[in-house]
Amino acid sequence: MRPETQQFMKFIETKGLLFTTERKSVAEEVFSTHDHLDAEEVLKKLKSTGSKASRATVYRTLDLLVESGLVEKIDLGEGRSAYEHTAGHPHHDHLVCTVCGEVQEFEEPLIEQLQEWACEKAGFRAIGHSLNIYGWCAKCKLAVKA
Amino acid sequence: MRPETQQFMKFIETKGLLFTTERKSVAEEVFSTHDHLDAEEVLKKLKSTGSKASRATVYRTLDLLVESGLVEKIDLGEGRSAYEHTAGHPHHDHLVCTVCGEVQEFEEPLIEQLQEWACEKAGFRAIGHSLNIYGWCAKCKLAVKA
DNA sequence: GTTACTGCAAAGATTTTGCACCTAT
DNA sequence: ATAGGTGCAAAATCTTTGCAGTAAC
Repeated sequence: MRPETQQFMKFIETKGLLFTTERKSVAEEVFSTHDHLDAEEVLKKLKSTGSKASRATVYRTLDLLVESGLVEKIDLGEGRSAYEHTAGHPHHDHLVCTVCGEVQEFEEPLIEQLQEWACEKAGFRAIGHSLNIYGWCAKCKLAVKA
Repeated sequence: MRPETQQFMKFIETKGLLFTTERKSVAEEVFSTHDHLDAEEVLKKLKSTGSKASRATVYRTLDLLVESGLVEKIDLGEGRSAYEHTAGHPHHDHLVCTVCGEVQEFEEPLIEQLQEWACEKAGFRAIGHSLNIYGWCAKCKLAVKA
């Protein structure tokens, strides 16, 4: 069991909930990669590894993972959303390729700082944010030129 | 007819399409306010003013308005999206209140600049972006304290 | 033996689409 | 006539939920 899954187990038990086989498999699947997975991808991967967790359980467990703070749900626009684990991952934003769908990350601490100032000016208390830049990734840019 | 609607008419005609009554009413409705409207709100407002434009036509016309560049579609996260007209409106980002749903705008040119740099570094060609900050607006913050 | 969890399928919410009918040139 | 537009209802997507059965303590 991955260390992150252990942390999730602790979270679940502290909440007085049960750490079931299904919850464990969903967690292990999410923690197994740094890719951005959507719920349907998690479900598909689980099926392929023999887990019988249902769609409903996947969605419910992903919510719990987000609640635990170990996983972040990112809104990719156009109704797409994805999950990624946060362990050892500083906050970052996303470059979303509108051609191939690939999601890259980028970091810019100054942007974060400027956002805080903007909130202060507006009397707004931020809880989270989402910054996506849509366009052509380096690979797709080349593909078109060729 | 509002000047923005006239511009839209020009766009439609230049494309060799027809400027129909329905397209006109949708445009007038969108240009009638600076609020952020979602498709369903536009439809409701149209019904209340006696227009018989259908849901399908509203969606199709909103797409055309976006294509014309006179209206921007903004993704508010959680599957919500809204439309706002861009005329005389510099680019801005959004503060989305997760309590009352209100959407405020803010502007921060330096953030735009930093985004451009991030794209350059990644070899990414940006087409658009979306920055939402989620949290409590000033009004809802007070309401809780009270 | 409770209490909580799961799977299933139905229900929601939002947006798109196929098709027959209608409407401007 | 003919191309394009519209309304309707069905379909498509993604996610949530009610409920009966199942499993963990």
